[in-house]
Amino acid sequence: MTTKTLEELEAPATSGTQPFLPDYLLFLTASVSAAMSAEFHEHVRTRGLRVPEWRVLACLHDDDGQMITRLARFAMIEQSRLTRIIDQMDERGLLERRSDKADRRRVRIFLTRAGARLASDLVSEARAHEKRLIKRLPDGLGQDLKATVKRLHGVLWDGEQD
Amino acid sequence: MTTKTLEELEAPATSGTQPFLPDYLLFLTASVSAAMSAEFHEHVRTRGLRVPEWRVLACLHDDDGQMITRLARFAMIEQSRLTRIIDQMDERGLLERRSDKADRRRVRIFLTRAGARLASDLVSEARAHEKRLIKRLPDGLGQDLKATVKRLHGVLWDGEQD
DNA sequence: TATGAAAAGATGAAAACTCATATTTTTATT
DNA sequence: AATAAAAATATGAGTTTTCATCTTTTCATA
Repeated sequence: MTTKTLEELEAPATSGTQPFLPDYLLFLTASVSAAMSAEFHEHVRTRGLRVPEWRVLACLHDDDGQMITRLARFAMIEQSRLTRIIDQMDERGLLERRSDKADRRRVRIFLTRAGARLASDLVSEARAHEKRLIKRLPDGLGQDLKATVKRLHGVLWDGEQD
Repeated sequence: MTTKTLEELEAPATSGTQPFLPDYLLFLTASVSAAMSAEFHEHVRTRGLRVPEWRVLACLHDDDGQMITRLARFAMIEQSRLTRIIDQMDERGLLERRSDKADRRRVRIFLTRAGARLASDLVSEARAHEKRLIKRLPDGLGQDLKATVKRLHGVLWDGEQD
């Protein structure tokens, strides 16, 4: 630890111009995303899952039997990490691997009965939480945001395969 | 690796109801945030920084001399992790610690000259990138999103201290 | 003014993550 | 058909990240 103890009232080394972050789209979006998610992510941990595991369950809930690569893209998890997360969820009996007979490179992931139940529960809870969250926000802010990100998600995922 | 090779055309274990994720606010927001940021984050790595380090630089660019706790909240980095990231950035000569004379528990972080230069460069590049990004999107989608997340950021950060 | 609670940072140890690369299988080319 | 290139997944090893906890300092209050 090399902490200087100087006083040195220097000229405010800070941006003499306009602050950057309060007007920077990517920061605002990431920050809002994190802030909105914090509460439910906490709940997810309560349920004994980490966030990426919850994402995997949610993806499979919508579309069981996806291949790992696609799951990784959708759940925003790097492939080799997802492989290991799936190992663990497999050991826990939440899902299972089945190789794809049409293309034997592929491994398709299926929820077990227990995994499907947990996924359904959490999805219900997430829906309920979203309602509450939006209700807490002023005006139609929640709806506005949802409409906008829905359009954007469509746009940004165009040209994406499978 | 225990990959079953069964066929078993079971009933689609998948949600017989409506898909969840394409209508889930938190997922859509996180996904859009990640997709929009991917490109610039790649650039940041090109510049030899990891994303959290870039966030720290940007925060300090706007407000030099912040304490670690506040920096952590703003940059969305867990405190003990930030402590170590700051260790590294200190070693690299990008910033330095100075203890706060008024409250000696606090450590305030200041950009060095080199750090300030790098921060300024990246902020310029980020501004330019944002312009290009928004231009690429249909209509006023970018502006819409920005207006909305700006409001939300204000709302969600109310009651936040310092 | 003691004393206990709270706040700010730092740190050890375990778990998680990343990066590059290996393996297997499929696709495209000659 | 042989061969090279690409795609899907797995894995080793090194680095990060996390979680709980420790220390130091300040604050509240009896």
